Amino acid sequence: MKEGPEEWQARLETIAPELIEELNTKKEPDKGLKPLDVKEGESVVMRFAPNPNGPPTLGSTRGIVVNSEYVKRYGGKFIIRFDDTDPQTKRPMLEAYDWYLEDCEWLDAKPDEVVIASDNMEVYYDYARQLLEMGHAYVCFCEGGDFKKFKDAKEPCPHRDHAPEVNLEHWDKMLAGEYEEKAAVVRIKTDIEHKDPAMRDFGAFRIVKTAHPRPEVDDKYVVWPLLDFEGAIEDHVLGMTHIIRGKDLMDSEKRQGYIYNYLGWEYPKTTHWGRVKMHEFGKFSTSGLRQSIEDGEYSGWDDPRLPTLRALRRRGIKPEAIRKFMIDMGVGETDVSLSMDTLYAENRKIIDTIANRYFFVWDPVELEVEDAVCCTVNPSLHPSEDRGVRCIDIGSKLLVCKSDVESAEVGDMLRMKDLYNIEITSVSPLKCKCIGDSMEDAKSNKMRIIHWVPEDGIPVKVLAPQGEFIGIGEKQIVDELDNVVQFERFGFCRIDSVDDGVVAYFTHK
RNA sequence: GCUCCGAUAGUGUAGCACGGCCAAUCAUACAGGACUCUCACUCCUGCGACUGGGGUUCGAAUCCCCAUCGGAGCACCA
Repeated sequence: MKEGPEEWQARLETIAPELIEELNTKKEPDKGLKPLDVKEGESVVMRFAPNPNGPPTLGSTRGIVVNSEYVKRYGGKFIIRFDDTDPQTKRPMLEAYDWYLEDCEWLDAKPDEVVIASDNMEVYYDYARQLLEMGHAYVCFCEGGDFKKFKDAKEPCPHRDHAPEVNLEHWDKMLAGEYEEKAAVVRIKTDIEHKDPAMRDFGAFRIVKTAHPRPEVDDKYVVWPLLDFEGAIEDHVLGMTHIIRGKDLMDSEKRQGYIYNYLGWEYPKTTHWGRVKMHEFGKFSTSGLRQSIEDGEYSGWDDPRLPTLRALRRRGIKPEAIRKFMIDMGVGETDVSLSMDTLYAENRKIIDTIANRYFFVWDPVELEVEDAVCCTVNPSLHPSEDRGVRCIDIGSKLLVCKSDVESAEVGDMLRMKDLYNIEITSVSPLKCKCIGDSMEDAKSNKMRIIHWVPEDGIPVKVLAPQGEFIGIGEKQIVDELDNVVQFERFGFCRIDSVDDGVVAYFTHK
């Protein structure tokens, strides 16, 4: 005989009435970051580990924000560690070390500790020696392709069974620079028959004879650790409790697990997130960007078209907006592809109340006002916040946006915002007459409200991701250097310089 | 080729560990409307999703299997 929910409920009432209430309580949905698996009283240690081979971008930001946010919530230590152990292929950029630190601070994620992997080479060498002594690692002389064949066939390569003493001898020769690049590599023994080929005897050190860009390191070392080794050692030495990183490094945990087992260490708790892509920015690689900048395609790493933090900062995006954006996204393993609009919406909420309003006329055209009276108007700096007024002197000519008047006909009436109403008297040349300043008239005649600027305004250039806008703005804009303002009917901008005319970076609509 | 992940509205996201509270959350986008001397802000309203197929069960977004699609690893990159 089949039972339905009603029977169940009835039966529950007789067996355990105290559970009925629980059955009907609504669960509250969580927002943002999930709680971390933290032991009672444990303080967390987390890190963000970039390779400083370019400036931080929106992609790197997830690592900065999420890790630092967890540390803020649980108390503990946030470490930035520069994984700069590749002087060749992903060669670090000297300036980028500082850029990361600057941007972290800007994002309110100042690290408690800064670690540079290339400072700790001796530590890696020590553990390498230990593993070689224990017989858990070996120096392999196979050519890349040959090793792959062995590996794919689940067969050990001829060097795998060398005695520790032999391996140590080879290791010392490696360190002494006696082998050429690619001639020898240190591998960690895992399980050569592991069903996942990615797990079989992975590389830990290789020879690179290119000098490191950091002057304090330079050509001091020719044997460099690979990420899985360097990261494994550092994470333990630094006492990491939790690791959150991209899912491209998912296999790292399994590989590094061998090292941790051999050394008797406990692996930190790990979480992964998927790839983040922004709709507006296609695929971009740090090296590709670098090339484009050198070619002059972009003005620099803070070109408004780029997704670097420096560019977003210059455009007036607030760090709080970026933090919220990243935190609300959570840490799913799905690859996400999201739109800048979401970030802009977050930012707009913050800047709308703080940005003063000004007129900026793009594609300006002259509009002569017949019988104009010279006067001064004082529009508010902000529509709802009480922050005082602007001061604009008017003569007989105004400048307005071409798009606002190009289809105008004689007899059309327009409201000049905060000024007066006009009626077009001539189209070519464009002339009008003032027909009073009554707002009621403007409303009853359903006049379009447009903005304007006096003819002696200041030249303004707006640099936006979609291109440049040239026009004229109110003189008073020069008081707003470094502030985010709103050019009415145009969008928000950060005033970048006021030296020779105004240069503004477009924030968003 | 082998291996490992993942899949909820246009875009993100909550719910999945422990199956009924889900006629599925929130945000953003979009559409309509209100307000407004900005195309901004604010406020209402609407829109819109459990990848597909089997199975288990009284009951499946949730558990199991298969398929499809997407991502990743098997580097002397990080």
